[in-house]
Amino acid sequence: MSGDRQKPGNGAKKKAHQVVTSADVAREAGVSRSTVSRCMADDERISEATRKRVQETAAQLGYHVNKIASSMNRRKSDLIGLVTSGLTDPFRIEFLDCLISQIQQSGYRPLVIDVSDPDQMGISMLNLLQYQVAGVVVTSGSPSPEVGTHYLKRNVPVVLVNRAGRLEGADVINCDNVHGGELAADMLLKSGKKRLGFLNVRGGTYSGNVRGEAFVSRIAPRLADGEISFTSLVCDSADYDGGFHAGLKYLAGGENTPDAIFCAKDHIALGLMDAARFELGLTVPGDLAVIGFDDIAAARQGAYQLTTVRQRADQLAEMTVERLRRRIGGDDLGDERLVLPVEFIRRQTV
Amino acid sequence: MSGDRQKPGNGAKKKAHQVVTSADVAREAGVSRSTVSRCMADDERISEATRKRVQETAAQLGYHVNKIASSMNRRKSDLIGLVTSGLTDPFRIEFLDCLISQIQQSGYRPLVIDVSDPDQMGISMLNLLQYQVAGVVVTSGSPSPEVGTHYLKRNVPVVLVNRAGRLEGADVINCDNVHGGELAADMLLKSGKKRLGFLNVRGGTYSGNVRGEAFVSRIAPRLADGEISFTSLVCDSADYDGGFHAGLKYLAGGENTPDAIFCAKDHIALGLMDAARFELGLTVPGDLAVIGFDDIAAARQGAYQLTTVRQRADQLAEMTVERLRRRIGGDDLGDERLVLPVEFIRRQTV
DNA sequence: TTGTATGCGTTATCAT
DNA sequence: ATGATAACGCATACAA
Repeated sequence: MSGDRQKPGNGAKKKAHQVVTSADVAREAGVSRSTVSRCMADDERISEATRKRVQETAAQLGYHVNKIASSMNRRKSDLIGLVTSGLTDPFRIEFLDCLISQIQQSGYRPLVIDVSDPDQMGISMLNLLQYQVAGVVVTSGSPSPEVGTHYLKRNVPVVLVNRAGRLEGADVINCDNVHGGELAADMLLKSGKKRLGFLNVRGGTYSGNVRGEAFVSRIAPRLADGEISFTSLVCDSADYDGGFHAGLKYLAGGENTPDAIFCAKDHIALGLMDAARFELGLTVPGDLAVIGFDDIAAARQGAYQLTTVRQRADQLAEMTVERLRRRIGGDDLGDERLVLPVEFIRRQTV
Repeated sequence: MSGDRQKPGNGAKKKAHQVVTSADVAREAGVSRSTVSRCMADDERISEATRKRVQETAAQLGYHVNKIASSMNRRKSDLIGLVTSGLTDPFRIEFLDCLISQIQQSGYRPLVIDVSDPDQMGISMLNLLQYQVAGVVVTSGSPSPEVGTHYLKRNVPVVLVNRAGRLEGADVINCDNVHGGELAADMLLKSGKKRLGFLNVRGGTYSGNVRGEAFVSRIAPRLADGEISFTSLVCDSADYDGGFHAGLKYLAGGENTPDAIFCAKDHIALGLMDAARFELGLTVPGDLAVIGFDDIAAARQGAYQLTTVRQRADQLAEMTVERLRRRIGGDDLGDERLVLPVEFIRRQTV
């Protein structure tokens, strides 16, 4: 009845196996393993009756396809590597949240790799390859170009999100940092503030630098007129504490104290605001106007009501997964740079 | 020279393979695949010279062990399933952050499963089994008992974190919710506030309920004396917005308006505070004392300076991974309930 | 210390 | 529409 030939010579030998395999289902349902495989994959060309019977048998026996064995055979898993560095940056968390559910909904599984040490990034991406990942999303660090060849060789698509990215064969998705910087500039110019500043982490990040440069370019004419002044401000970390300490340092008073600061990202802006209000007794936007970037959840909260440039984490995730899926599906897309629109959100800090 | 027998009859046939396998390394280094396997695994009983030579050859050829094939052989992967629901709860994010790096440092990889629909949890945990995970950490939802048997049958250890959990064979780790609730109660009793409240999400969560019950038990004597009053308050979501709207609802004024509220978690407390201060013009702690639970990063920020009960995400993660590793290693631990100590952090909201 | 032989559970190919 | 068979790449028991 069972068509599969047993291993030669083991006749009735039958170990008390712990785990149910397709062979068990096949035997029980009176079909071949091939048929079981097809039924579990909802293959078109299987008869309705057989499929139903096999699937019922499978359920009864508690059979689940072994993805590892499946991946081995297909030389590709349904894992998607997610390269990130810690879960501390609010916007990245929101993005990852969207990304994870999108990936799941597409039938894939996220395999997270934390690269707190950027230098480690190359190794980590190579590690990912060990798992036969179907694709990789990089949300932190910049992979060395040589890593790219390893991925290209295996046709493993890579998407870089919000970074410079110079990886051949990979998609690079950014929000419109330039336009965002310009929007912030326009707002502050219109506000009547005179001593403008741009606050970013020391050394800068790719996104932050682009935003800052666009901001400066936009205010350049008025700067030349001498109508306003501009200062470049730096903090030691790209987070709340960084912004907080920068606030203490730059807002302590004096002639050139800025009265309007564009922050590279919301999280920094929140720290800055708190230092200004709670430590230095300044009013916002009275004494100090603040503009952020990202529109993270906290920016909307009553305590902050931060005016900011919104980039949509959900759209970013959607585009990421869409590109990935198309490439996994075999679409031969060239290297592309995709830009997502941003939106100015005026609240109460300017 | 090469000891491995080739497939019969394929002689010199050699396809232009894309991917480097142990056979390639073996051929190049003049050893067997077994030796390559042993060298890559740093097997003790391989000669120093051979290992060095093989590893160099491997590096040269760009060979990396195929974890999928390896997992297939060992019938166990080095993946650890992380069951969570979204990345919106700040404390859970901090916990996951610690957990992910701990898992990585232990040589495992986190496979994230998002179960936004709690009913889906059983299916998702079963899915995890398809990947031959070495272990599972559940940070959200409560798995149905029947799922447990599937895991037990395969000797896949499960750790439940901060939940009720009634899964046979699994570890359950909680912070000391009872003591935390008592600490909050003691503080509020000492503060001289008279109209106490406990704010939790409608329906409650396991942790929240325990905290609230401990809180009430502790204030019970004084309640009996009639010295103070107590109200149970509910919000619609266990987050900032939930706390915010609860604030608008319960603090609008009137005879019985609470003057001290213990919140089931920090995130709720933040929303409550903002509603009180920015929407209702109340002072904290003057008009309203607030105590949270968790000590998330935002609680330390200048805007809040929340008095709270701290549970340490890093310790929680450490213990989780340690238990998991021991069970994976074969230690036959019974069902255990582990409790992590909490600490009262007095800041400025009471 | 190293090599040989085998099987892990699945799917793709070819056959019927 | 379904069955037989051959890989997939590795690790391990057993030999030597």
